[in-house]
Amino acid sequence: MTGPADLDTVLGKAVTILRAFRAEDRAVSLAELVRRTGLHKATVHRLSGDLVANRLLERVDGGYRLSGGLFELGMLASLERSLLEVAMPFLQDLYERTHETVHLGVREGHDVVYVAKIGGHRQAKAPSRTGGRMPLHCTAIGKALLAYAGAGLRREVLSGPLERRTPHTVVAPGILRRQLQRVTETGVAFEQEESAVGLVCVAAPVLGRGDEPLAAISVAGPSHRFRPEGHVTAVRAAAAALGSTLRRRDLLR
Amino acid sequence: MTGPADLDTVLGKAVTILRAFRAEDRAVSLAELVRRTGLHKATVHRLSGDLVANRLLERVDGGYRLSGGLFELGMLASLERSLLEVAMPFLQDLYERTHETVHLGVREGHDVVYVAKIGGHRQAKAPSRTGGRMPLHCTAIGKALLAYAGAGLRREVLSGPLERRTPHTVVAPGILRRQLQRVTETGVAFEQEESAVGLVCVAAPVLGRGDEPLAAISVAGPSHRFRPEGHVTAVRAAAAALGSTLRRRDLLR
DNA sequence: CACTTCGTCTCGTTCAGCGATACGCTGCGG
DNA sequence: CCGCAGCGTATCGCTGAACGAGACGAAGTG
Repeated sequence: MTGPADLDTVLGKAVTILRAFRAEDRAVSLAELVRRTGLHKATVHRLSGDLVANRLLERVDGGYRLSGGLFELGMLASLERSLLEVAMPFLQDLYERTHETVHLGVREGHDVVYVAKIGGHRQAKAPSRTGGRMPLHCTAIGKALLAYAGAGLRREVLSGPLERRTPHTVVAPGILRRQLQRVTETGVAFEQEESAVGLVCVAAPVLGRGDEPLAAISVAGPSHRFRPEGHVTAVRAAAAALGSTLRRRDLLR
Repeated sequence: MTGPADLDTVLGKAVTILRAFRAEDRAVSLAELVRRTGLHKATVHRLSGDLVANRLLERVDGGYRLSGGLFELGMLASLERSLLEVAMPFLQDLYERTHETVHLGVREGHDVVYVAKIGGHRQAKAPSRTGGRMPLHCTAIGKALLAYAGAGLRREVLSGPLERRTPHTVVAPGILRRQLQRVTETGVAFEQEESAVGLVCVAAPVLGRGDEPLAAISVAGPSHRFRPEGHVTAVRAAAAALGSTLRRRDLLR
């Protein structure tokens, strides 16, 4: 549920066009953009031209695609960037200890946004992407963030509809609440194929000075061989170390 | 030298405002944005409001900062994303073998744009940033890209002014040309404190099907202890492995 | 207190953006 | 071979969104 941009302004329409792109597509045709955005054909045509001129979009054979200029801009976003810079060494350590897919995520609304994802050749094929979103309630990172967040947010999420992603997604508020309770007791959150079939995960929150966790770190692997319990200590240690570093450097939300 | 956006359109001005942000600043005030962009105060004020409404900008105490929404958009940029996804395991391997800062970069104009930078706790403090730019002629990655690029580009760069970044930057076209020649013979490029004092580096090109290299990989470290010659084999192997994977999957420019 | 700097807001003008419409091209089915 | 549909592109008046000069209060500074 990404907020609806203001369609009465040029800027809003431009952003709408940009957001119409999805991770899976290489190039999107004009007609397809018209379909996805609901904007007038002539408008999309003209604005796309402007976006190309401003290096946010590129022309390719099949239509348009988001350009490297946008990538450059995005990597300037301050919070994500500073978090990533500080966190990277800790994520590397964690990867070396586990050799499984390591995630760093922050909360945005009722979603987790992945700020980093690192993995090796034998990594589980997870739906997560750096810069991608997943609902809080069905991921280990999300649960870690939720468990340590304010009661208000927790109530919001628990009372809202809990989208089912797989047969294992926890959609019963009561069960989820108990799981979250357990997270605060143990300091780690688990996910058992709740966001994607075949994927299990363990996460720990990165706590700052404020009430809300700054981020969360997770280790994920394929369910057929990966035992998340085995990595509890490593994840917790990584998150704690990152947290104390962030607190020392005073990088608050 | 980032291309000048069209200032006669709303979109151009908006992008100009976004590009006015630099990596080092947490928050930028309205007045500062006015100074940097040269736009009218009222215009910046209004457009900033629109940008906030569209989640590309955030209000913070000290003014504005680029928001997480922009980060999300940027990570959708197709070329960078697909390259990153395929490359990550190889970069991880390289990091584990060297435990030094590993870069992945692509060419854009006469610059290299870093698509990834991974490093541990003892990493050299380099000016490079994921999403950041450096001139081709003063970095190992840049030289690797340049040496294997078309003769036209090489001539362009060699004939243009070679910006001096440190006392060690190679600014003589003749010397640089000979270095590039050597790169094609050995398959690796070196940098000896040419982009930043205290930083040395070795890089290898990632070759695709086409004429131009798709990217380049480098390992960097602090000059006082890091011997780039010791990592020639590792870098070359990583770049070759990534190249053949990309060729197999047919991810062209 | 005088002066500057900053953020915000107003307002009349005007031109950039709007969308209906048209056109040429391509591919496809009849 | 023709007809049609879908696509990208171009045209063109109309209109309201964006423009920038300027006013204003708040806060800081000497």
